[in-house]
Amino acid sequence: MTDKPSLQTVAETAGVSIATVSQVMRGAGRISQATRRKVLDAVRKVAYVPDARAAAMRSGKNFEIGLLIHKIANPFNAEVISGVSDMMETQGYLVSILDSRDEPDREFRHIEALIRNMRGGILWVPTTDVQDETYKLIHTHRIPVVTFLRRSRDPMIDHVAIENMRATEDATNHLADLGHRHIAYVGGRQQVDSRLERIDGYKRVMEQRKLAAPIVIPCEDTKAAGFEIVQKLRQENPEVTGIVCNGDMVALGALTGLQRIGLEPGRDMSVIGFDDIPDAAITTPPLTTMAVQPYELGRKLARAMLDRINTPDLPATSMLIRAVLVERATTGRQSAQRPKMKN
Amino acid sequence: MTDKPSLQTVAETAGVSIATVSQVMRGAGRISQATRRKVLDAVRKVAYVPDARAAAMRSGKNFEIGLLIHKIANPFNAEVISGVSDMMETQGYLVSILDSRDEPDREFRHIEALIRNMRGGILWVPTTDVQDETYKLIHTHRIPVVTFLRRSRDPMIDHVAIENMRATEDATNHLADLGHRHIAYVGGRQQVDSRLERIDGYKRVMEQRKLAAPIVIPCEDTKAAGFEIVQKLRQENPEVTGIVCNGDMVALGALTGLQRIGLEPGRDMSVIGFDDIPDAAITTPPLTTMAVQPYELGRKLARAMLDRINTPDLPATSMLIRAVLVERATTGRQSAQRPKMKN
DNA sequence: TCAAGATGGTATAACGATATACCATTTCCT
DNA sequence: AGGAAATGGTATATCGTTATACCATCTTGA
Repeated sequence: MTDKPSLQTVAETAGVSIATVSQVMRGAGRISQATRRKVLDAVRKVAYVPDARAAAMRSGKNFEIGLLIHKIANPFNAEVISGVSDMMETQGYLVSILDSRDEPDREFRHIEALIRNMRGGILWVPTTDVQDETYKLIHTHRIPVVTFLRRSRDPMIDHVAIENMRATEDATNHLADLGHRHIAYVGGRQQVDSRLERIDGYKRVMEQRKLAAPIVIPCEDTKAAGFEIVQKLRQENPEVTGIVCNGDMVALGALTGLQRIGLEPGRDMSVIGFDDIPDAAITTPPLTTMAVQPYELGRKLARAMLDRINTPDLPATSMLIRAVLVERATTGRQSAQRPKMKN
Repeated sequence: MTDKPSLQTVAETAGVSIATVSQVMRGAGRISQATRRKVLDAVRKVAYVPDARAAAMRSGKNFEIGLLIHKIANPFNAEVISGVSDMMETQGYLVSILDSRDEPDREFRHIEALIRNMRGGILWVPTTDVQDETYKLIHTHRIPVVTFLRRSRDPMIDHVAIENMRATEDATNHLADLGHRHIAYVGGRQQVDSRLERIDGYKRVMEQRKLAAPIVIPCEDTKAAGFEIVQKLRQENPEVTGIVCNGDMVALGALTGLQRIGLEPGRDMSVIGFDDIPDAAITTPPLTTMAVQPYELGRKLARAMLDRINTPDLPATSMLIRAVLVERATTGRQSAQRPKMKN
């Protein structure tokens, strides 16, 4: 019927000024109960919904943030996003999610779009090869940014990360406690720094507890890679009885690989994963893994963004999330006799 | 250092008027090459990025849309989203994705937020129980809406759908052609209408070809659910040799479930999925499924939204997407002897 | 009684763009 | 030569809010 209602419309039907309506909507200023009521009635009558854009423009305050991640379909990531959204929603924020698909130039375009469209902040998982222009954009526009999962090259940017080293220490200790001495580390792409941290944790325990010399084998983060690697490992290092994996996908592949050569995971060979993806609980046998609560990570991430928005001058901080051991069936006591091939 | 650059800033450093800068940015009006150059230099110098918000406010044109879906982590949905984003990006739009998690009141809050924040349109998968208020909101604000995958109660809303019934007819016929007579339908949440349509197709073939009485089992659309359901099904209906699934996730879970109880998918039990998610091709064995090219669906969806935005007075339309049978290894001829447990 | 303070409300200038109208010049055509 | 049209640019109102300043009245208190 009519035009989209604005403060103007409400003011006219309530018989007051625009300023009054604005004050009622915001609960600001001094307005009597009587007029407040009149205004509220008018608001309902014309079905008024404020234009957040105009408000943001004038007030400089902005209740929209963007979240740019490399893969929204990843179940772990989806949980993180849930945590972020829930927390931000309690503060009246709208979170819009974008997917970079790990492509640096899509990432650039998305960040630019978020800046053009005046987001109040950006939650960001950088690709492995961020373009310089992307950093320039962020820097010249002084937009609040918090990275997570992957660290950016810029040390001035807040970061929320998984406590990788501690997690692999716990994982390695768990295997050592079960009597394993020959433990290998498998998986991860070469130069991703989360992997480097994890390897540090593994090596540290191997040294501290005077176990065998570390064996580290990188590979893609897929089941197929885990499947192959574990068979090769078995041939080349038959003394190994425990494997710490860089991620659950590799671990799951390793399980299949072991079964293929007649070894029983948890009895003949202990395998421990990382992430605790939903699949980990329903494989045969179910996977022991280092679980990081992604939902909680998301909430803390949101908190970090809110802090950054509210006090922009704070020095850059880095927040750590603990991973906890979930013991299922793929780790077990090292048996006295050497595991041997079934035939 | 300085404030965020605006048209004002650029105009000053270029020594021209604000209007001129605006025209250069938009490629509108008549501006000489010389001044155009001056302006562009100034733009670069002060690192100017236009405020899309302000532009949208004044011009009434809006290059942001929202996409509200029940589960962003679902790989099929993620592909749809990719298609939408790519197509919209070519037209200069920013797509912000929200997840309703199939909760009607979260859905309401998200739609309200999208309206407050002045999205130019909403792509929407309705929950199974949309609140009346949600419709009222959409209706009074006349915001362009296109639903997909699930149909809304409002017949005036554009819709892009998969040709569900035809797809499950094809799927069921495929199994029947292979000699199966006892075929069950597994998966999907109770009252989702896409599922109802699919069940119609399944039942229709079961009747027409005088096969066994239909068996329909609903469940969540996850691997975990498929994993459990199939084992239960096996116990309660041991005569069943073929399963039509409501989605690939359930089918994949079913595959694992079958293997867990010693059955070989494609030999002892035929399973056919729906969606053709990327994982379907690389499982062991690879999944036979009804492929619906989600990326293409996304592109068509975006097209529909663009049409609606550009010509708002067109009557509501409904677009159908065909699903095609992709035969891989999880369906096979029904063997003479009854499948039996391995022990 | 009357200055000082509450109380309740309005007028108006921003925010950063776009669109319209308009004003000088220059070029063209006959 | 001189009016018409093209060229290149600017001034200004506007979008829907918020924030500031300000203006009436009405209470107080001494």
